[in-house]
Amino acid sequence: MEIASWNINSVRLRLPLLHDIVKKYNFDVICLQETKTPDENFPEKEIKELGFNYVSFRGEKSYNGVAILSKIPFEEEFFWNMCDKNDKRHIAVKFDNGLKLHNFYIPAGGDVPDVNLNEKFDHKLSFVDEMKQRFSKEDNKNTVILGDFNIAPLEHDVWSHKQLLNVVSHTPIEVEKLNNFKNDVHWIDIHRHFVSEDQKLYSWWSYRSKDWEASDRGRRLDHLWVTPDLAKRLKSSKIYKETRGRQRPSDHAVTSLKLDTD
DNA sequence: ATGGTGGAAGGTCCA
Repeated sequence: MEIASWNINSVRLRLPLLHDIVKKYNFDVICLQETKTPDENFPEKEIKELGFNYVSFRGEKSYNGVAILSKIPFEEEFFWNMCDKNDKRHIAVKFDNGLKLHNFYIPAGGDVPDVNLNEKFDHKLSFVDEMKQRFSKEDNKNTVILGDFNIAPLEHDVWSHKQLLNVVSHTPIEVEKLNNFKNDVHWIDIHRHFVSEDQKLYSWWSYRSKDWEASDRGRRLDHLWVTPDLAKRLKSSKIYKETRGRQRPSDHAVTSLKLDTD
């Protein structure tokens, strides 16, 4: 079972690219962030025609929005209203086989890494705190969480650790928050499960460069984590870098994990 | 210190 995560940056604009990618890679499930579309405009029919008969989505006009597209039936769908903002950054499903899947779009956090000067940064930190709080009440078995976390925690999750230490996405304060949450549940970071920490690994490259591939100033903002009981079922993880190089791409590559099914 | 680009909008905000 291959589960993918992709910040699509407008599901309506990139429907043809989504089509191409899911036909090429044949994911069983793909989770989207930044769909940027209210539910009444979500292209549900077109997505079902791609073979994803089970679709769950929450969107809003212009900003945010998350979706889970699945070929595998789920028995339950639900969402958390994170930070009480009603801003469509979380959606979850429980599959018939018991696997739980949570899709998150953590706030980017603005430019200034100071909660007193920048309320977006405050929101980001509160959001991660709330993730920790909410999962402390869950049973934390048979669970995958993934999405655009907007944090690159490790030195080699960014192109220059030194130059990004004060840049939102790699500052010590948000990294510590994320690690607190990660350690609390003993989440397994599946990209680093398969690729050692001394290797550079990115899932996002800015639009604001002449040649994203040549300059290669990337960051690993997208994450797929599993609870420890799933360790024995982990098969592989992928970052499909070529998806960043398509025509009219998202600034995020598609990422995925493969699990042995029972 | 700033701008660079892209998306949803049809202003500007957000990433």
